[in-house]
Amino acid sequence: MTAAEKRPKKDEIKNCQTCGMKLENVICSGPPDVLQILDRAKVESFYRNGQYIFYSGNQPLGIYLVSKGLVKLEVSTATGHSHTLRIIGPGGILGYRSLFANEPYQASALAMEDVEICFIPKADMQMVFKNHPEIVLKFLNILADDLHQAEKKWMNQMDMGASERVAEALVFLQENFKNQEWTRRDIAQWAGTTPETVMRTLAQFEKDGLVNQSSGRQIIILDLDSLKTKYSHH
Amino acid sequence: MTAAEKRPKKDEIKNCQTCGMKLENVICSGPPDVLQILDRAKVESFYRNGQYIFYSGNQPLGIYLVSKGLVKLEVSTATGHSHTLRIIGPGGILGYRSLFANEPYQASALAMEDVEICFIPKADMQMVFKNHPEIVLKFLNILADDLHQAEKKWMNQMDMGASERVAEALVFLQENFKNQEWTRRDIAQWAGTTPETVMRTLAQFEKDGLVNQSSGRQIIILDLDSLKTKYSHH
DNA sequence: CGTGTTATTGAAGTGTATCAAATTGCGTGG
DNA sequence: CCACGCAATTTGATACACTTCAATAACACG
Repeated sequence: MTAAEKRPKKDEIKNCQTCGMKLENVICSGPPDVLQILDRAKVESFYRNGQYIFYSGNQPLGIYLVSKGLVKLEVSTATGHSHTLRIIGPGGILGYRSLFANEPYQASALAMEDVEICFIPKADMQMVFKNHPEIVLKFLNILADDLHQAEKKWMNQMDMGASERVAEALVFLQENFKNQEWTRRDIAQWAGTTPETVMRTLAQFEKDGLVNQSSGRQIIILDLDSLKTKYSHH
Repeated sequence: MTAAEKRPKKDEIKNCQTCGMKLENVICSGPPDVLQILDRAKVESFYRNGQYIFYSGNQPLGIYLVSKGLVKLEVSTATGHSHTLRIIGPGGILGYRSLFANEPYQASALAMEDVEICFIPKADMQMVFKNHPEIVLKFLNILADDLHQAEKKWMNQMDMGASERVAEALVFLQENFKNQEWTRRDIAQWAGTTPETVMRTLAQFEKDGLVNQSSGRQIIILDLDSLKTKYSHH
């Protein structure tokens, strides 16, 4: 079974009018003339779990619109570890930061499951931006929020112990990406710690009745409020 | 000597055409019609060392253009510690993130020395944005870069020991804000550690001939390259 | 039904925060 | 200009949370 076999037949290829993502993000919910540009310009791609969409150091050639699956933005450090910067799900947009900063990618994009993506070349995006200032403003909004998230994450790093970061990771991942299974390593990379520490922390949480991990790898949150209390100080 | 006495007399008040910051940032180097808006809208303010320009939680009412002095964006954590997110010097812009994200400030802005600032109300900025899409794109650029810095900082936090972060802080602060004196606490807040650890690290650096701190509080970097090597792995 | 990946548990080492106390340097007011 | 007082610096001792390494067990996958 190759990736090609998974591609829809020609008459099934989505266009932006009928695409399920039509209302999911600022690009795909754009006015007709934008969708027209996208329809002509878009390149649909498919990635299997574990494949890379782009690598740190590559030149950005456009932006990616995720329509199915989860994509992890990760950086790998000198010590060989890798950490997760952001996770993008269906409806999410990928690769805009480097494009706007006008520099090579600073992170690699890794498919966490089978992923469907529309690629829009840089030149076409620039045309969209030219015709629609309100879309540019929306990106300003997105970046401002990303920056907030990043700074909050750094601050939490300073302030919280590992167990609190794990609690935050559990809640964040659960609230943003429902019905997903996460490995201890996934959680560790998001929380900025090691799988072992995640493990021991989860055992403690289970003892405290906050979570339940008896059913295989699935982690079931029993007491969301208490978990939140662990890290939301005021 | 009050702050008022330091204000220039009426005929000395800068206008955007003659202001020294005219070429220093995207706003102040804008086309004539932008400067016209700014000249009518701007409110000059003066802050002494230690005073706050705005506090975390406040609603953003516009943006600030720093024309003199250094401003520190800081967050204070539940444990009472505070950490430095960004430092803005002359020519820098302040308060745009929260404005674009359409939310209260997430950090406080603290004058690290006597500071001169132009405030531009939100409505006037919106007019500028409306007339000049290229300025909006420039802000996109700035935010994309800020985000990169923030993510890099988080990554380093994970990956590097305290001494490496101190080395990075020294180089960063020295390269971006020349001829500034920094307290051990300033460095600690930037590097995400404590004044004591900064202290001991500096002592080690001095023993290794990387810096010299014999002249009072001033820290003189002797071997910039070796400092950089400490944290710039490949 | 093997094989590699993930999970789990244990033991050991260490870097760094924390607390405390002495010293220095600096600005302010007399 | 000096002296005072406060803030920043410096050094030491202690504690501990977390990483690291290692080894076994459980699981998923072809």
